[in-house]
Amino acid sequence: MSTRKSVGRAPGRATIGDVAEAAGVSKATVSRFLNHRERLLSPDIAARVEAAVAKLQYSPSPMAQALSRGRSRLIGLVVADVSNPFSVAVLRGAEKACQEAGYLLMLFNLGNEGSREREAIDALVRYQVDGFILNTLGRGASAVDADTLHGKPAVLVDRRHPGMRADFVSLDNGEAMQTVCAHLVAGGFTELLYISEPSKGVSSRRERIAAFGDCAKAQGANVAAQVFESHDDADPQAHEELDGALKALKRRAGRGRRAAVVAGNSVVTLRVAAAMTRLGWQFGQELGFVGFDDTEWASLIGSGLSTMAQPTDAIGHAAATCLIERLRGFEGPPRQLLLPGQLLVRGSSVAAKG
Amino acid sequence: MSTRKSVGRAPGRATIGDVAEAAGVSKATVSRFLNHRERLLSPDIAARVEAAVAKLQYSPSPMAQALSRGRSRLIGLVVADVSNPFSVAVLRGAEKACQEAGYLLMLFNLGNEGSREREAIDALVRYQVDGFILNTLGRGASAVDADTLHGKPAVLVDRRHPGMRADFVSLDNGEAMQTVCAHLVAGGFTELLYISEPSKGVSSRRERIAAFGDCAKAQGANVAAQVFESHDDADPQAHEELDGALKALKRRAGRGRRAAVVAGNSVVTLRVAAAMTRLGWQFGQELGFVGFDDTEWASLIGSGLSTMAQPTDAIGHAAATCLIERLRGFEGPPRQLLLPGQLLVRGSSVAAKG
DNA sequence: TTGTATGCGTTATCAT
DNA sequence: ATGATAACGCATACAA
Repeated sequence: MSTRKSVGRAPGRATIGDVAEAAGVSKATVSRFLNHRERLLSPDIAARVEAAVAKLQYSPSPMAQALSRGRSRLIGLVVADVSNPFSVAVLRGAEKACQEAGYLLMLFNLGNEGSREREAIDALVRYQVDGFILNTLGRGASAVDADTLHGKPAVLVDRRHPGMRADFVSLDNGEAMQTVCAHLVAGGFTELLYISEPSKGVSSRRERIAAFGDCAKAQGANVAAQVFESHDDADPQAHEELDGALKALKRRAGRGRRAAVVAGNSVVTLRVAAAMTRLGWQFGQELGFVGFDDTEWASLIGSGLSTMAQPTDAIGHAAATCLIERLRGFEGPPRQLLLPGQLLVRGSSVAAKG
Repeated sequence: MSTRKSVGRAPGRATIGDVAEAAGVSKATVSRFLNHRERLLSPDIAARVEAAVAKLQYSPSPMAQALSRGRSRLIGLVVADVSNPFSVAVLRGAEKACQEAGYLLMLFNLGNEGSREREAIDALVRYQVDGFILNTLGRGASAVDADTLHGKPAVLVDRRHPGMRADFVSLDNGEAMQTVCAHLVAGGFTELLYISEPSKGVSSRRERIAAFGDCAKAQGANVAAQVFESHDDADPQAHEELDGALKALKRRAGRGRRAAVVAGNSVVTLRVAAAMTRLGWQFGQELGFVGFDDTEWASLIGSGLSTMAQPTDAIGHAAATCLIERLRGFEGPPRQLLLPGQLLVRGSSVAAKG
């Protein structure tokens, strides 16, 4: 019968007007039935509306709602690099929490081009996202300041943005590093090398480097700790330098002192593992090893790579939850959620020295 | 001065009305300047509008545009499992192509719950996405039929949906499998075992299994091929069964005949690698190995895992491009893009038999 | 070439 | 308790 009035545009989906017509009431009534269910509804009218909604399979258009209400139930997720397993894992947790709360995720990948950070935010702002989950560099000129966000709440994941008032969710880097170092030292590894990606400006990298230094210091004069910043494979000398650092580390071992490397994340772990292959060395033999970020393949390399597993799902979930709380009206000072990691001991940090 | 008229809602961003006012023209003129730049514009008015746009940093609200036009410049991406590296890799390529074309991605992860496929599509449809990129099971009751899509175009990635008229982008499974088998046979591996995830209904798995059979057959009676379907770790007997299959395979080797396993994707590769560790075997020794999907860690397992690398970036890019062409009005029958894989030979398929 | 008026699907403010 | 009606920000058919 009643073919849709609005012939021009969106085909198919029923509108609130259709429901109103079918129920013999006004659009306002339908809207109220949907939104303010609790008060103001006469039983029979409610029933009629409900029937019409069911019959027409009506569900409101979020776009129109967004336009009218000012909020979209959309969350912008911008990620420095989707290729990074950590980011994906977080993404996964966040997306789940969002789904549960009825939010949808708009994804923007920076592909490690930090310069596009503002571009990403702007695009997302245009789409009226209600808030942001940011896992970006957060450094340099392109770093997002509070007002690029146009007042929308944001939660930072893993990487702080200097001076931005926002919730922050991350691994408890200090505690985690302490666990790692204590484990290594307890295993007789006293010559330690921490290998990180270039730290410039990335808070989590800086924090781990600092924590590494503190831990070593706390262990007393007996342990010697150094830091090496490993570069991209784009850098032609990256391999040489890394191999060199590893060789130097091995030289420090001897007369009862064992040497181990601590990798700052799974990307570094990969590079170190490749270097070990180049050198023909085995983890747990020439050098001990513990790496941040657990991966599915960690147990398959040699006798297994010990890792400090980040609670990635929890981090993602917490981030989304944090943000959604804000969206629901929670006010209050920026919060910090530092989640504990879990040390997974495998062969690389226990095997006897060769 | 002129504080925004619309006090109630969205704070901050300038609207087309503001620009019109600032330029001393009507909203329609501004709209035309923005959309139909080519025709209908008097030089001085255009200049004034342009100035006003620049001054107010105006950029149109995609939500409002979507409401008015019926299209949103949004693309819905639904993925069976973001944890799957293949999916992420595709996602990455797709997101890039979308960004380049000015589209944004709305992400929905199924977390391997195929039952939520419709739910995902529905949510996305509500948000007026212009089209879909689907990398889902595409099987069973929840499988998406053409009209769940409400007429929106879709492109299927890696997995076909039976009976759905849609573009399809995937690895050329037949060719790839042929390459793999030929390589193995050339290396003297004549006892072949193909290990797949449970094939039920997933087209890519079925295709590869079929292709494997065909290849073996084409090689003549000299090569013996079998297929094993490996189950989730959720299945308590999964390990035993897999280990058993591997042992049986090894038994087939001997008197000059070498045995090799072909893994259907990186998930299977992981399982097989774990099994090898359990059995204390080495790839390239007891058994040869080639796995579909290249991973960053493939070169680090033992003497390196040979892999059939999928052109994931290209697949994602092609999928998005395909879809965007449709959105730009391209009509025509469903297309099929079968992209070639690349065999990466490492130790697992060349080392001498132990 | 430009302006006016209307519609897109909702919500919300006012009456009633 | 319910119904007109005006936003929301934009595009467009129609007038001028």
